[in-house]
Amino acid sequence: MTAVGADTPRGDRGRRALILDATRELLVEGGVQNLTIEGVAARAGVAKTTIYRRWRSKDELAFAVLLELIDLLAVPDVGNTRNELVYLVESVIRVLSTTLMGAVMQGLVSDLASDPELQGAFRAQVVGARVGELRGVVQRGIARGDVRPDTDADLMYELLLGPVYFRLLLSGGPLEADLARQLVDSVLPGFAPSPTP
Amino acid sequence: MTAVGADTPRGDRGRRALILDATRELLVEGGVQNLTIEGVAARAGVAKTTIYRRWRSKDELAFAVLLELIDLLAVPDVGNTRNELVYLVESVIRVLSTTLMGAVMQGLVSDLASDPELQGAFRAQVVGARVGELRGVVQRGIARGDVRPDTDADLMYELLLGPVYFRLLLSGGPLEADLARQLVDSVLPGFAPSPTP
Amino acid sequence: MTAVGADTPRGDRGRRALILDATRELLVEGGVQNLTIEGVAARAGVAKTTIYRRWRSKDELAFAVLLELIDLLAVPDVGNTRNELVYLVESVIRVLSTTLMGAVMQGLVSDLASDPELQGAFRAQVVGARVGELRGVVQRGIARGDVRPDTDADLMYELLLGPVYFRLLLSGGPLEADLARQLVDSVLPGFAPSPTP
Amino acid sequence: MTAVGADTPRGDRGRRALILDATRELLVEGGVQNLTIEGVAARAGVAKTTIYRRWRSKDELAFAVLLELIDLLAVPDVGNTRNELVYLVESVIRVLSTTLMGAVMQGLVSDLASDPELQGAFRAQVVGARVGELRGVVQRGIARGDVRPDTDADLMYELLLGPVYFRLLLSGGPLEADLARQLVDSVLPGFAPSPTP
DNA sequence: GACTAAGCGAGACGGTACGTCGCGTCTTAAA
DNA sequence: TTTAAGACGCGACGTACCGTCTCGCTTAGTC
Repeated sequence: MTAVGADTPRGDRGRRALILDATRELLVEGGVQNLTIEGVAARAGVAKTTIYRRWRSKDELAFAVLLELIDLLAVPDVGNTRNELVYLVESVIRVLSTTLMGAVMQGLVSDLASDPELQGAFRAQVVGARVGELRGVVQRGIARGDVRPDTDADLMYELLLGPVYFRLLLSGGPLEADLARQLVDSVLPGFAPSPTP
Repeated sequence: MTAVGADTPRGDRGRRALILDATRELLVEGGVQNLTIEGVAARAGVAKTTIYRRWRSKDELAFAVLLELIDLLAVPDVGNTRNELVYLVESVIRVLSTTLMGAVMQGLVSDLASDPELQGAFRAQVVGARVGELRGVVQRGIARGDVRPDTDADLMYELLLGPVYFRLLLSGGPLEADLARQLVDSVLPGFAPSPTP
Repeated sequence: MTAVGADTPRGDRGRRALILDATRELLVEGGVQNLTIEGVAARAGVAKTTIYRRWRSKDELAFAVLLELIDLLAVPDVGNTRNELVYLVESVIRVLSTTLMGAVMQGLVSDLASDPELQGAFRAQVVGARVGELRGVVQRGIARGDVRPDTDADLMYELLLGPVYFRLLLSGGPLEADLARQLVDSVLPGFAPSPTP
Repeated sequence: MTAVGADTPRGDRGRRALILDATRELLVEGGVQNLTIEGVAARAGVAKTTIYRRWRSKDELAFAVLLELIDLLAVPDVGNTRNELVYLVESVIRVLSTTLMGAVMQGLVSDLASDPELQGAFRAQVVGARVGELRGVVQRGIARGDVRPDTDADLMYELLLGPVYFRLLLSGGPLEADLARQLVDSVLPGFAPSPTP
């Protein structure tokens, strides 16, 4: 079942990857809902204890898989704030709707609220990266005069992606490409510089 | 299956309420996470089967409690679209942060995605009511000339409340009263009539 | 579902028969093991209470069916004690192996021990009838000089049928026709008159 | 499945004994009828799963207790076939009427018929041992000229013990010591050598 | 012919036990 | 020392029937 001889090339790295691979497979097959430590152990050909030694819960395990999915996109400077924002939101929508990430988020979200540590990690590693990127866009927009100087990037982030997550997690509404444009066009005016005469 | 309204002469309504009360108590004490059918049965002094006869899962049970929490607020016409929107968003924030609803939402959200029936009920009964209310506000706004006539109330709803749910469910950000004002002020300009001269 | 108008020809008799028929069918399908009052009620198109009104347990119900199966055979006087005994034993074997009776006995036997009332009924109505018949055969045998005058018919009954029930209930040994002959031939010498010269 | 003999280093034997002890106690208190896996688990201070891991049903569990009760008596050669047979039958009667075995048999018998595996075990381990013993007695009897050479030990076994089980299971008749003598005296003549002139 | 009371179907109910699942802990033996 | 293997106590699951208990609705039988 396990590839003897090859399953411990670096001993640790190999075993860790083995487990994450099995987790990913099982996530694809049944979602976080049906993910079990026992299942991962069986699939990975690993003892349960080996998993517990590294992750405290199946949530952490799923979160570890999730972290590997985030492609730290850099929004290119195209000289146009609106387009850059659309690009950013589209990227998030794409990842959520075409990779495991959407499904994992759905399964994990209930545990986020009850596990501060997990929530902290989410905020730091998922939200943080994207807000950082957005901050860059905003900065460039301010420089260009497209965006008001006192713009709160965190708030803008929530306005742009709150609706996306709302659809993903709550309403089940469609995560289509055009949504990015709609959101940006509705939100951007709120952060436009006042038309100083 | 049974004639609703007729099969509830007495004793039924009472039993139903008994169970929901117990559920509510246990939700307060431990959240959806720690809610168990056995626990509810014990607390309500009722057999497990009696619960299973009415609700198919603890999610449905928790959702039933949640439904009772929605106060179908009517946003009063104060002659000012901005204030009306703030009022609406504030109401939602208040319910989420001061009643069980926030905690129940956190616990249920992961199951929404995997239970289409539950999600449908959520969309119809929770989102539906609020969007309906918002639609009224928008209509009045259009009449007043505060809001663009082609405004998509659903989108506006997502923009106003997406960020609220984002904080509640994902980032753990504060659900403070002032948030409503910030959101409305950022969103409203996107729906303002073009200043056609 | 029930034949309206026809299901209460005599009101009581009809309903009683209905229930016993359903019981018999279910006994055929699944044995006493899988017999349930709920199943009988459903099959008979009758409320559970109607059954409980007449029989206190599913054992009594099964026993009622069993009683209907006993054909009160009369062993004919063929002028030959051995043949008469073989006939009697063969009859019992036939009933046990070709009708429901065997299966019902297997299912009921464990409850006999714990339900004195049921055991009394069994002893009186099943054993009693057969021992009575045997007593007649023995009497004729004594008259003919084939059987010792002090013969204990009860003991002979146990010797002849104990092995049959042993196979039916315990060892699962075959209940074949020839068994009757073997048993009689082994038992009869023990009750033969002493060859007083 | 696991290597027998190796998976019982310590702690296993102990746990097994713990469960069987609890089972025995509960059998004494309420018979097979009232034996429940949950009850055994509670009494033994053991999880239900631990029981299910070793026995598939409460019948197997009760049977395991029963097996421990069989004292593999060896019938001594007293130079007298009749006395040896009486000794053998008396032993069985004694075990059935003075130990748990009788009650357990009563409770188990209905399940024997519907569980071929259990019945096989019964035939092999309970009947088998006794028939083996009987076979020895018969052999000695043949050597002595007390018993016909073509004697079928299995049939003799059924004749001698069928009536005993008949009383235990069906008629509730008394299992007294004298019964052994009566049975042997009635059965033995049927297996006596023909009085060759 | 109307009225009562019994019997009935339907099925909800509290309850017991079932057999299963997966948890997270722990022990053992091999590497 | 780390591992796989897997037994274990535990808590909850959702189900099956139990025997009891209202409920109206028939349906005789009596006045």
